[in-house]
Amino acid sequence: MLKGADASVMEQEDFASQHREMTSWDINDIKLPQHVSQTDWFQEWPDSYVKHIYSSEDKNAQRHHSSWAMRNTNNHNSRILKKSCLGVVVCGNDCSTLDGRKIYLRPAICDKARQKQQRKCCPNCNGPLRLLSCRGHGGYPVTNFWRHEGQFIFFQSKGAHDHPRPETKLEAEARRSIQKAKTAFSPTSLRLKRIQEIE
DNA sequence: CAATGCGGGCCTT
DNA sequence: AAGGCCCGCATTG
Ligand SMILES: [Zn+2]
Ligand SMILES: [Zn+2]
Repeated sequence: MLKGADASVMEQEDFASQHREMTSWDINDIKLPQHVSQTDWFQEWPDSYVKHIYSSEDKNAQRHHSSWAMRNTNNHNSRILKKSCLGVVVCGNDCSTLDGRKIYLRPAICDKARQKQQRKCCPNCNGPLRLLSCRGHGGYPVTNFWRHEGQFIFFQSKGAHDHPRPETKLEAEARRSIQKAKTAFSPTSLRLKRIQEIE
């Protein structure tokens, strides 16, 4: 009887300490959990104030990926990588596709590429594009933090995105190649090719 | 070409 | 000191 009760208490304490090990840490702690019983599967859309512990083998974690458009930002701490959200690119006239969906483009991560992007037109209605910035963290963009420690990669996010999800990296890449193919076969482009062949 | 990371430097609180 | 951010440069794919 007593033995059973003790075991139950022990199990609960194990649970509690396990839970503490998994969640009671902050990215800024001097020491992070060393004995993690289980790592998380990569989270593509981390939102709100969440923390994850990934395996150092996880390719997505290694590359500090996110389907949110996150850009590197200088926090003067080489141990902890900080990224902040760029929001989402929307159509300036709020058009919808034929199947009733809104345009939520992925902001280019590179500053220069983003400036170019904002001069382009809506792929659906040809209207102007607008960058909807993220204000999910006290009026500032949501931030993500990454830290490699031993065989783990610790992730922590601060803030809740106050905007729609952008296209994923893959969707954005696909859109670009389609656009590229379109221009390559456009009448003007074909005409230019002819001219170059003659020369 | 663009994604990603680094770090000097500047600004405001 | 801390946080946000701009910018140029390097690496990677
Ligand atoms: Zn549009
Ligand atoms: Zn955001």
